[in-house]
Amino acid sequence: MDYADQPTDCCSIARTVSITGDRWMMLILRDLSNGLRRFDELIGHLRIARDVLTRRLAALVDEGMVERRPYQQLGQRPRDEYRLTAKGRDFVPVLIALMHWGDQHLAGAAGPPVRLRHADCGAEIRLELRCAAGHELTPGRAVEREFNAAALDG
Amino acid sequence: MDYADQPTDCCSIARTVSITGDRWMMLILRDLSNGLRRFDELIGHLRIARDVLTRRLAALVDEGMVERRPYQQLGQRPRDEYRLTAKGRDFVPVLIALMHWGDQHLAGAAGPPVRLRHADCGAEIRLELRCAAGHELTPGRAVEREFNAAALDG
DNA sequence: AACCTAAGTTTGGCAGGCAGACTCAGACAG
DNA sequence: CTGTCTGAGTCTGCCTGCCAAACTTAGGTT
Repeated sequence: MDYADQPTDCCSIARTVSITGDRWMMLILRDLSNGLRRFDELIGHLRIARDVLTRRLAALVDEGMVERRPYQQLGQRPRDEYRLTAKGRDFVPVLIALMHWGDQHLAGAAGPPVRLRHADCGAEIRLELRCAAGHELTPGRAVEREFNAAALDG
Repeated sequence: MDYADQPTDCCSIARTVSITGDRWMMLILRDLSNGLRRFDELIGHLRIARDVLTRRLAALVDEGMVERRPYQQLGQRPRDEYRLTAKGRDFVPVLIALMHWGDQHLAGAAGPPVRLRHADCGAEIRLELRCAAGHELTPGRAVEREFNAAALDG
């Protein structure tokens, strides 16, 4: 079966992108994964239009990547905050992959703006492409695609 | 330094997203990394509007992720085709990360539509988050951020 | 010379982004 | 209990960008 004959939108990349493939979605997920939780925190940090944030958060909640939960600050009425669910946290590797690419190709002479370290040992974190047998691979080379006909419809 | 005080758009994720963070960009890069090369192949597979594809390809060429190179088919005039550069191939881990997330969270009962295998040994390929000392980590936990003040301006 | 094809470019309508103004609900001050 | 403050939206009008379809271009074939 040839790649060109397959429908564009039944691959996992297309499906994922149809939910999160938006300039803002990635940044919202980044901010949530960095601990921001409240509507106005996100507004302030992202400089996103309020109605757009409303729609995006609703979509994320719909998807089950984010949950609204009530919280109450002293002397304030109860409000909702937004937190990543497990499904949302599973998205973090995508963000790390994006960050890696930016670090490699867009960082200036001063180096990358943020580095990730393993809290336990302090060593820098990277994303590795590895096969189940343990061989590390460089992207693009030595990768074979196997199509699952049963999952290709719709 | 607090995360909320940092400018949104000087992190590597934001920089990367400002180039590729578009529904189409990801799909175009996916298709190029799967071996499609010609304008009309992409049009046919992606069902993207022609003017939009023209703009996106121009942006990718501008960025140095894609290069145009002439080719000639028998009995046809010379044309250009589009190929990923090394910078573009380095983006593949992002696509794999997106695919993984889709496989985990959006695949139906039939399982993921495509599986990647290591051509040399046939074992399935995965993306691992690992620190330089070799510890594997689960996303979100045990990750520390270190900010590089010198690279944070602009 | 007429025609074909791949690769764009142009066009006009429609959806969605954007900033800023407005609304709403509860807490607190006077 | 009236007025004000704050966080979290909703509303409005403009403007950009997406989209499909029609048109253009350049070189090769008949």
